[in-house]
Amino acid sequence: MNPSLLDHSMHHFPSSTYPEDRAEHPPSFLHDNSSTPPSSSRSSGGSLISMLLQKTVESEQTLQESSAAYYNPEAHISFSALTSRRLVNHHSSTSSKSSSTTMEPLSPASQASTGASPNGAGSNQDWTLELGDRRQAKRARVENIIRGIAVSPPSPSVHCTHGETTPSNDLQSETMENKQKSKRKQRVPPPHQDLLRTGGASGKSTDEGHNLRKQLQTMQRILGLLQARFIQIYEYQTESQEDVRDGTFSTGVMEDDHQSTWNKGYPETEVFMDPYSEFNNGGPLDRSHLGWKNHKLTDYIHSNPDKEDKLLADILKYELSRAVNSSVDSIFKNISHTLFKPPQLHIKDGGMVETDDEPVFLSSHEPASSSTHVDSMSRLPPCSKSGMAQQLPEIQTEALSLVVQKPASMTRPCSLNLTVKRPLHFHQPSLLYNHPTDLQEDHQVLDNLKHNGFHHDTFGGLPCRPTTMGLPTPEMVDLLWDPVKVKSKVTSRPPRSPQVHHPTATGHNMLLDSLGLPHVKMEYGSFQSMVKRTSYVLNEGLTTHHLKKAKLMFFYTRYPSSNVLTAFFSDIQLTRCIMSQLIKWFSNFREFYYIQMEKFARQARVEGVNSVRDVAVRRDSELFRALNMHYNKANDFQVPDRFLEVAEITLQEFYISISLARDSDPSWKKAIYKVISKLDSDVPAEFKAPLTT
DNA sequence: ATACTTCCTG
DNA sequence: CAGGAAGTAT
Repeated sequence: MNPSLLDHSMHHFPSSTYPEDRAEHPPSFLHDNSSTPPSSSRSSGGSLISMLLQKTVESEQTLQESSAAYYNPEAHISFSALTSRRLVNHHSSTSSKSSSTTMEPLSPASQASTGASPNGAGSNQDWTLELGDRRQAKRARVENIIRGIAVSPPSPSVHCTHGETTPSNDLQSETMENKQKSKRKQRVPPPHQDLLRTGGASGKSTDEGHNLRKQLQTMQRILGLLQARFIQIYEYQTESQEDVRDGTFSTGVMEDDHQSTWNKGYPETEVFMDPYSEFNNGGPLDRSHLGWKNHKLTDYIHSNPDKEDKLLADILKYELSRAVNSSVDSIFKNISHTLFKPPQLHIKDGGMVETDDEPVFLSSHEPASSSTHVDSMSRLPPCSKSGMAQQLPEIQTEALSLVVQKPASMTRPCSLNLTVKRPLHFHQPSLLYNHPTDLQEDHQVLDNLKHNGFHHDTFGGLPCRPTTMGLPTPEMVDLLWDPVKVKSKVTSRPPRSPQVHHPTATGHNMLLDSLGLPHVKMEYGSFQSMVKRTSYVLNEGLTTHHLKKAKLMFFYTRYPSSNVLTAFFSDIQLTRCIMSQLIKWFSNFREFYYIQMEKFARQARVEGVNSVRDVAVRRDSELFRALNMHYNKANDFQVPDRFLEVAEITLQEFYISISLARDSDPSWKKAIYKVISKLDSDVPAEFKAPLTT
């Protein structure tokens, strides 16, 4: 041990003993603990298509066998038992950070599925019921189907009010679980949701979405129609046998209607715009209203009573798969043509790849004169921006402090801050499953359709919103199409941008980075306004802008006081929660900072650095690269020299402490923290510029 | 009691 | 990065 090390930091040798007797954790860099995320087992593998078909087949089976499938009490009990078990598992886990895997929701759709065939194989049931019993059973089945439909209203919102339900005893565990899910769901809305919901509303993409939505609504109608026909057939069969005996049954409808109905789409589906309410009453069916015209079918059924189920099943399968196929085709067509067009990259002469519109952050020492003009103008309230803003609605409406912007069209071939971009990183699997190059099974697309709009990072599935009748709800459809809208929105550029005279790059790609979106060529003002509308809100009003700003501020202050935070985040209402959030951010920044310091200090020792004088941090140091990558990912900010000094001091402190084996003391870092906390410097006033108007 | 911090986990 | 547990300081 080199005694000369001591005089550097002897004076802040820790005197306190940490009460907490934690076992010293090995340095985190020694073990790569990066990748053991519990693979969020999403909903039990059922794709939407298979759900649809399964539903169909089950309806079939339901008609054939068990009379109380949807409300089989045994099925409910087993479901409750299952959820109880899950709850126990969940609560027994100590750090109950609400693992989405243990709380995997059983949507009522899947519930119905499991309930419909609790034994898993209803197809081999015997068909040897007596005729009378069978008729009665059929009636009961139909009633149960109706009830099953009645409790699956199309609106998904009503299913989230678990708190108000009065759980029966055998459903208590289920209700408890639902409450938990609901509670967790109220938390932070994921940024993507807002993005997807409100992102881009250009007319073109709206049309695309509209078409697809229409198709899916059609599917919904078909299902309702087919359900209605099931009921019709059974009603007819049971009644006609009596009516025929009385001579009151009249068959008076044209034959070719059957053809037109079943082969040429579904013209009568308008009658069933709400296929559910039609049957919710459970009362006698209004046959004239239903416009039942399939007499050919009816005759066929009458003449071949044993084949009716098979025929109906075939019809159902055909219609459903046809509708699903067309929908899937449309999905692929639209998505592959819009969302996944390769981002526009420029291959530079030197082989460097650069996206357009690199943001440029000026160092605090440089006069950000070119940006002030824009900022001061864009900080004006929209209404005060007089004619120009009105004529150019896509003008930047949100100021980015320190960001100098420039329309994409004005990007010079060689920008000053040339940034070599990494290959595109896709952080949104739910958006990218659909990539045309890895076309997967159709059902995956629809799986994504199911998952897309929901908190896929929190719940990994449909938390409390059942898919009505196994079909996507209109909201889900919207959420799938919205990425397309975003894309078409960002590619549409106003013919002229007012900031053409600012010869620097724009700054939206960094936001795309943070959002994991592919880099698409985008007009700055368009994106800016989109940011506001889609609100990349991270938490409680804090946005990615704020996070970026906080990270840059970290280069100046590691321990910002509340006053500093208040002064520099004056553009948002600094509630207690937001302040805590900001403080938490800096805490996280510090955590990463100190981890890196310890890591590199130990590394220096391992590499044989003998004197603290040899411990230095320069801009070409690995340590600096790591830090810069973390706090200044786009490398568009000139890190102040002072930060290098502080980093060097920190590294030296760690080096000394480790060299003196102080790290055997559980609280050995406290002294270092104390030293570093005194090295804060003032944050430049430029950071006070509000991010938003 | 409250605010702030670190540590740990996901 | 967020959430939570737990410690510390006021």
